[in-house]
Amino acid sequence: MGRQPCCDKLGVKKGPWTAEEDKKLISFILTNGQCCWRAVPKLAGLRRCGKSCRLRWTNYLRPDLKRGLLTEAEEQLVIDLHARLGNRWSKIAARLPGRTDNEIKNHWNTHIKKKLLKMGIDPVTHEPLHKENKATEKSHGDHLPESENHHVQLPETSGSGTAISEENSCSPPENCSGDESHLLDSICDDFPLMSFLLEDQGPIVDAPWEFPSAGQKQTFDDAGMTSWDEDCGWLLNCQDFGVHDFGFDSFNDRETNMLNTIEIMGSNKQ
DNA sequence: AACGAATTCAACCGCCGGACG
DNA sequence: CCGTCCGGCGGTTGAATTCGT
Repeated sequence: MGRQPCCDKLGVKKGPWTAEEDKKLISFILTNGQCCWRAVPKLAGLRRCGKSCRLRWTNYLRPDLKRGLLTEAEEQLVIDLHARLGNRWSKIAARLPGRTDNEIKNHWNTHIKKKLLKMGIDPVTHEPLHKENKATEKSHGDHLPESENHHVQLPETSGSGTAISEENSCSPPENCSGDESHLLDSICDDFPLMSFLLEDQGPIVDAPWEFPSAGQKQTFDDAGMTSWDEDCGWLLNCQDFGVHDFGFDSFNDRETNMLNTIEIMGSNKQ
């Protein structure tokens, strides 16, 4: 009858990932690359659903992820893109290097939505709220494909005069024009990850790993771990594998520098 | 200091669409 | 053309954390 579950529910673990699981997943992907997520749990020795593995990797473990809150420029870009694309978070995320759709979605729901409401802007339609009230349920209830009723409201920044289509919405930043490319430039200039790292706020792979940042040494022993060096070895080895080996062909010099920085940090931690 | 409320965000769920036999 | 499989997406949930009283 119903659709088969994506994976055998029996014996499949759910909930937060442990450092040990992360480690297994990372070392598997670094060794074998991203392929056939369904088979990953079995091959990596994880009692997880393949979907869960993919999600964990793309949303949290990928070495090219930025951490921390979105910058002002990024936030502005998200608002702009949302106005034209609607809740197509993956499309929006594709325009924000190092950010995931989940992260942007969460940020939208927790921060940007409120911000816009405070400013008197409807976060759904991007119209002023009082105007929205006049139109009442016209746009609510079943608000049309978002891109259709959004792009007309905003000044076109893409030059073409048409909304971003599915097909071209994933284009790399270089293809952006006008304000967007400007915004992306400023995002790149900001490069929050670097400042994040340099501020000594701990490693890029934070929380679940429970690395011993200053004053938090206890968790490692508890988890049966050994040291920063040992557990971050995988990350430091990224360059040994070569980013192309695990699907980060889009790495550019900046990201390579990032990995170098991580390596330096790794050695500094010793 | 203690408690409840509010907020945040990692993770899950179910659906959709493309690829493939 | 049809059915199945799989990856990806967007919406939602709930545990953990923060904030206010």
